[in-house]
Amino acid sequence: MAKPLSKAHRTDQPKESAHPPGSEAVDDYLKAIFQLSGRPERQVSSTEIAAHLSITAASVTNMLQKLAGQNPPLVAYEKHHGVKLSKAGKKRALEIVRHHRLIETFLHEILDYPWDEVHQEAERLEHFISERFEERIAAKLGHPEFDPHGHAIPALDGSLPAQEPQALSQLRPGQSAKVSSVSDNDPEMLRYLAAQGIRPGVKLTLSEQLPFQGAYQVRIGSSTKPALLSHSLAEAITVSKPQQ
Amino acid sequence: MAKPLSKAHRTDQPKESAHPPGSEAVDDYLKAIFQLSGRPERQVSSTEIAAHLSITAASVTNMLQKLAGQNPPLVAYEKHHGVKLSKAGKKRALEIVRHHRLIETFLHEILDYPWDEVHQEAERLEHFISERFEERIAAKLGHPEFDPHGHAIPALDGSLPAQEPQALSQLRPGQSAKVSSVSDNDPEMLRYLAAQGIRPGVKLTLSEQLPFQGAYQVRIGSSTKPALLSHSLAEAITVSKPQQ
DNA sequence: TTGAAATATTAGCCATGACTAAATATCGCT
DNA sequence: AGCGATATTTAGTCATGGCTAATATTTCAA
Repeated sequence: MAKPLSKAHRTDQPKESAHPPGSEAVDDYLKAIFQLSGRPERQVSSTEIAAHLSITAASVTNMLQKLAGQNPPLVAYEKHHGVKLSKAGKKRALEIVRHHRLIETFLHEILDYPWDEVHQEAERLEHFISERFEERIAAKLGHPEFDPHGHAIPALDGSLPAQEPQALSQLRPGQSAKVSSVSDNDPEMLRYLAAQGIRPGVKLTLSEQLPFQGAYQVRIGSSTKPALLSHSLAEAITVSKPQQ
Repeated sequence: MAKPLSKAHRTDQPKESAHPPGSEAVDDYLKAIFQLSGRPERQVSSTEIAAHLSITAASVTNMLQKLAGQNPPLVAYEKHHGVKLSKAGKKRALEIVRHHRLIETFLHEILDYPWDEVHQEAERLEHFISERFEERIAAKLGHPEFDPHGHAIPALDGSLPAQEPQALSQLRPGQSAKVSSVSDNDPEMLRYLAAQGIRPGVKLTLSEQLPFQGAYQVRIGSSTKPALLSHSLAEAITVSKPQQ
């Protein structure tokens, strides 16, 4: 008994690749490129991607060539000059980001995960949930627009609410703003921010910026004692000025 | 910048396999062997495993040798005479089964999946959820003992409630019994059973077995009109005789 | 403008886990 | 006991997606 053992009887295509090319790794690259290209969109270098994914630049080049060779191509790749996502690549990247942020919200809201733990779990699960699962948790959560860190969840069609949040580090002393989002990939930082009472929606005022970009002193909500934030912390927080 | 890029800085072990040996495929083999060895436990042949996983027997042999060569070994493998799970292999298999059945229950109870769709999704997710996730859904569900199809969920320590369910096909005409479980891997069958009102917990009576193992006529609960079940259907249902 | 440093690509290797084809072992039956 | 059918294993191949080392390109500063 060593027959073909067809698993999804197709009417005998010319070739059938057992390992479909679009898998977990591909998703990770597309998401990385999406997140690194920023807004307005710019080319992303192999080295950046390598650093982001903790792999070597050689591996990245290798993969970028495959992604560019797909039909349709997932990236526009110019040797030595980085990549941009193609239409198809962006679509897929947004699906993954949607998955990620819905899962984070779900873990926090339904399964009571602390907000510093949701990222890691979502990072793994985002590749494996079905459309069905996505639809079910979105419904269960009432089709949320933001995840627990304040990041916008792409809609099914890939659209994102227009937002112009700026980094907290851009504020000038005396200015007030509302916390829009906090970076989600460092659990320790999230615990620290939570302890300071800094989370999306909270209003704060930059009372003073210490010299040499050393630290930012902010007053949170109506509390009395101010918090001190390092520069990298202030870069990891986005704020929007309340109507004005 | 083509440095080591250590991701989990270890104090420089002699060798470091980038692809850890224990992955998705390994889980699938262990689970397959567990499910095929039955009770009382018996050796499982490569061919059986191959058929169960829809791969070739050669691939199975290949993998069994790897599993047997692990430290600790995950299976006891005797060339040409099949395999049995080792202690460690059984432990892992039970973890996966626990994941699978908890996920099925979760999908059904919390996300309102119809019971014929939970298996497929659980089959994928079981490999990727963390211990944390497992613990959270178990808590959310109140530490259930059975999944939606009536299969026992192994406890954290791997223990299973002692049960002696027999196949419905073993009943003799006139006997009554309570449905204990139904096989979960065929969605169409599950839809059929649901339509007949057959699900775990339901009491039924075998009114007649038609000649040549053609079909089983059963009366469900207190309803009037009986259902007809093919032999394979009657094999896919387990029942327990109510106290006696 | 030129050459060293930084960045990126190529070439070649490895493990995983599939596959096919060929060889071999076991079993069932006369 | 022995033969053929069936089951199993071996040997060799392939795609994926990592890696290192060597090479090539781009950039930047003198």
